[in-house]
Amino acid sequence: MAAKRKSKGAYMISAVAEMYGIHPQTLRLYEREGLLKPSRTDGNTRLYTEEDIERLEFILNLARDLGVNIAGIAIILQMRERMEEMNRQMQSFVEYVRTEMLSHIQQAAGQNVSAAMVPTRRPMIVPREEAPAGKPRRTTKKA
Amino acid sequence: MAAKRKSKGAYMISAVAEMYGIHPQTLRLYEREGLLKPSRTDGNTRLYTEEDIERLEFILNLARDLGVNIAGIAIILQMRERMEEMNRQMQSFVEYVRTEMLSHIQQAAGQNVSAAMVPTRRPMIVPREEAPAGKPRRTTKKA
DNA sequence: TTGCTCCTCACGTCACGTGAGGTGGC
DNA sequence: TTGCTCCTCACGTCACGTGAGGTGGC
Repeated sequence: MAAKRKSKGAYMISAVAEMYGIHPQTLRLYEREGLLKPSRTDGNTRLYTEEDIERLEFILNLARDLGVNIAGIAIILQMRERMEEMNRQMQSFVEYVRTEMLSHIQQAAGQNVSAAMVPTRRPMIVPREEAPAGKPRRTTKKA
Repeated sequence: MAAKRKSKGAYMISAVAEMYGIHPQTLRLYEREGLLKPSRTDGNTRLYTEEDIERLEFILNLARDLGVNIAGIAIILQMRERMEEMNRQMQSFVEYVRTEMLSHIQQAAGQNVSAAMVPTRRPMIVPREEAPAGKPRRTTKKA
């Protein structure tokens, strides 16, 4: 029996392929095209971490369910990262306002401004992990 | 001579096709696939406004230069709109902080808090209209 | 009439996914 | 040895873009 799983949460290519019903060559293709970057063992065998697999699920959703080609997936992955970065900045700015600004106001006023000052119509954006809906294009025959 | 341009900034299909070196059928294809929604004359002729054309340029950049397929373009257009919406919310929140919060602080303190209160590491995100870089895939032969 | 428009149908090309074939290390 | 891994090359299928062919209105 060959080791399909290496240490905690690192899978070899055939295990990942089997888990998602895809051809190992497809995983190699996605790597060659820059969508995935699994680490390697000393013997040059690919190791897919949980993070790689989460990324793969996102890719497969786009490729199989939504019919997006590789060029599109690459761009969508970049945009996703940019949106996540925007959200982080947003969060940090809101946090800054909540702590720094409010404390200044409270110090200046000397008493309870508190909750009434926090904007009620929350401008926060909660990240949606899933890609937006679209017309399904291609369904891999392999069940 | 047939009217290729109708009133201010509305173009008929052949004019748009010629402007961008694409086949009129391609424009009809993009419409059928939901990427473009030009208005129509009473006689059912498509009319492309400046807004449609700006959108077309974005689409062509993705399709021709970056090799994204139609399914991918549809999703990228949706993500672009979501990012623009996020930016608007960000802007409005920042504006809210600048006006409401600072005035509260100034009122409470009674004097100059002013510019020193505005966060220096700007958390603002400036919208980038262009799609992120990617490997060019397909170049239409037609010069 | 001319030159556009509309539409549908069909074809060539290319990307994507898969398979085969041969290698090497645990 | 077995069963995996690595790699490259090749093929089938399908989406995309284009073209043809026929219609109708300014």
